[in-house]
Amino acid sequence: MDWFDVKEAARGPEARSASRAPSPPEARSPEAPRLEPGPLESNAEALVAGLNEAQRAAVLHGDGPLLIVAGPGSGKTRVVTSRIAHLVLERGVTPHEILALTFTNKAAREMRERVERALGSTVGLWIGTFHGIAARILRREIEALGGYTRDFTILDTADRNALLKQLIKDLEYDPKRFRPQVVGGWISERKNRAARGEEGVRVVHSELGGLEEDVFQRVEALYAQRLPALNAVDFDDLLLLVLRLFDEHPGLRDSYARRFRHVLVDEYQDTNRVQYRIVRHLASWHGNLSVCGDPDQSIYGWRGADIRNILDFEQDYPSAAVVRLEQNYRSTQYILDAANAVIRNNTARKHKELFTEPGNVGEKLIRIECSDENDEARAIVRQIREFVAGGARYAHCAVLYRANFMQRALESALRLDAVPYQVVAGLEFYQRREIKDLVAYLRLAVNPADDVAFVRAVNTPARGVGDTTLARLVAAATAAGVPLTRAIEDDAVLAEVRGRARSGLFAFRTLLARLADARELDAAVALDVVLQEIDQTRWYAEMDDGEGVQDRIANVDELRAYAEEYDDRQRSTPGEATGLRGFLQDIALVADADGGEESGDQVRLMTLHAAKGLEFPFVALAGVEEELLPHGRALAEAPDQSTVVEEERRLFYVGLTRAGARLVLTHANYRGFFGGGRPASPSRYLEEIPPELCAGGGVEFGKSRAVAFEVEDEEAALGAFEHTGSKLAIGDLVEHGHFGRGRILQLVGSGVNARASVDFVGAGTKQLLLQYAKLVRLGR
DNA sequence: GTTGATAATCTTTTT
DNA sequence: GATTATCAAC
Repeated sequence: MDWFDVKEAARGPEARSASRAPSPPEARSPEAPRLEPGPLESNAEALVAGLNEAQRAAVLHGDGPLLIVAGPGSGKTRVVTSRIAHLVLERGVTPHEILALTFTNKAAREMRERVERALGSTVGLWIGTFHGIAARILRREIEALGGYTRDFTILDTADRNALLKQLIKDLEYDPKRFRPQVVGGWISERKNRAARGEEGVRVVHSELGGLEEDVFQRVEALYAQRLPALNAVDFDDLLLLVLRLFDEHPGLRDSYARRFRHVLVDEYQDTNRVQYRIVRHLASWHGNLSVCGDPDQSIYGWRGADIRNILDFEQDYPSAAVVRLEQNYRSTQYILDAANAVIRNNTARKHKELFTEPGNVGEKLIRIECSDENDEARAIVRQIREFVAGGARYAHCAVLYRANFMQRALESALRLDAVPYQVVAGLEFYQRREIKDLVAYLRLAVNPADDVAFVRAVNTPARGVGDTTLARLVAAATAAGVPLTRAIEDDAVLAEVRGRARSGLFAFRTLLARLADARELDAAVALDVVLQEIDQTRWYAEMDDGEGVQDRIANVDELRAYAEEYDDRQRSTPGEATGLRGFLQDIALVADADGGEESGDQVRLMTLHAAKGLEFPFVALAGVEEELLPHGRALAEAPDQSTVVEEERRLFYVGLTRAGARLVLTHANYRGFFGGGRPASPSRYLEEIPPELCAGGGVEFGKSRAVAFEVEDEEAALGAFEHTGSKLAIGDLVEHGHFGRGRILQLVGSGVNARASVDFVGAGTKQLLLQYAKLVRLGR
């Protein structure tokens, strides 16, 4: 079977899609839709060239359990795609008998696109994220569990935290002390542990020293009781309820296990115990379970991912075929050497050594030391320009960072230099206020029990319903045991309210009644109803934060466009008309609305976590510093340091291996936050990269300024001592008679030449001769 | 009682 | 910097 030209695989997507493949053998199943094969995007034969005949057959179209352990850049997603195509075209498997599970929507989309290119269609195939597929299953079956209807709301993390905060207050605890986020994380972990059969295990959160466990448990109990009352599920429940469904209803379980003759799981190293058990159920009939993953890229331990799932696969499925794909088709040897050198320091792993084509040596890594985050951003922009000047496009470049707050400095430097960029899954679209407001109305239309949405919508735009009125409503609703939407239908309840609040509630009640008719409408039409019913002028006016409301209006338009697109997709997909409720459940699970769409020639900005599975010829890794990578908070919370140090190392490894040709690593000596900041030092992981792999054998400096960039210049610090009476260090907070307060970025020279560069609040960065500038040290 | 302005607070990663 | 708590003014 060689439908594909080996050499094409190496040439890039444009070249590949230009070719046409000869016809494959006729599909055997009578149910199989007639599929016109398109060119597979990449040559699966080439990717599995190192395998023997039996392994190759197992990977491409074999039955039974299969484990593919594949390093970064091995083309494993392409192999999985090829497998789907081979199953359909060669084994006569009908598309609707295949279930492919991924972790991110982006991965699912990519897989769908690739399969579409290979088969000409994805009709009938179930390709989606674990959570998306779980929502789909629950939409059909949740009523079997009792207490829920298919109109259930999916609470995202922000909603969950809002609810938890309310519950914490109801129990008369201080939400500042028991932060909803922390409590939520604790509950999440408990749920996950319960699925591992570890109910009795105490989860101790280091932030509180485990002293208030009973408080956590009380909130947890109340929360567990509230969710079904709201007809709502959180992200954990989505999976847990599917598991419960399969556990408690074997007949139903079997119907799914028989329906899917082949189950494929990508990024298996990131599965948690609940997902593990769901997959086991699904594979219980045919045992045709193919998983692929890379233990070295397991970066979701903090969210319950259990690396044992992949490490123990062969014990769980003793007849499993195991295939390793170690050749890397992405990166040059220097990059791979660096990645290998870093990951080698992890103990909890299976040995794996990446290799590339002989002769693909490439160029050395570029390591840049910068003074602060702005200097770092400028250095990265310079590197990008240089790379692009060499003939590459902006879209070939990515800037990766550990935490979202680092995005800002990078963005402003890119903007200043007019470099086009796109933030991938930054501030989530559906988290924006105007979107959440509109979605709250839609949620109420579908699920009147959704009190979280009610609270959000009732006074947006302002209807004169404040905290007191709301508290009264909640009390009445709780007493009657009904949702808030029912409580305001009761005239006796409204009789207690006077004035503006009263008329506001009446107006809201009428609005809800009209909205109730929208629940069976298409998403876009329902959205129009909401937009008609609310006082848009007022609503926009309230959100006007000086910048104008153009962005917000644009976002609303975008939501509407997305709703329309969803409706279109529904119409063209026979079988499951899900309408508005499907739309709402869908968007709760999608973080990046406009995301993914390769929108032109732009540099991509994203977190390291978001970068997994992607590749770019040019990658800049910002903030390779202690406290950031490994992250200080992760270390602080860890019951076991080495677990975190290793997981963060894997994160670094993921970052390194995204790069194809040029890899830039930067770190700053001072990292500013809002208002504050702190001195920073290079990451311990940076020292694990042999210096000879870096250009110039080591460090390059961020600024082209003539000033030397000694770190913590001892002499200069002494010089400063002479002039200020106290020893200064980089990062110190100082006061200047003229410029006010600032922070020391650099100390250079000694004696009368001792100079400091100080970043003043308001006045910017100044170079000062210490002899004259009478700096007063205020502290760090 | 509600609203709008000012002050405090917190910045890990995500389905 | 943006969200959220607090408080004076309607």
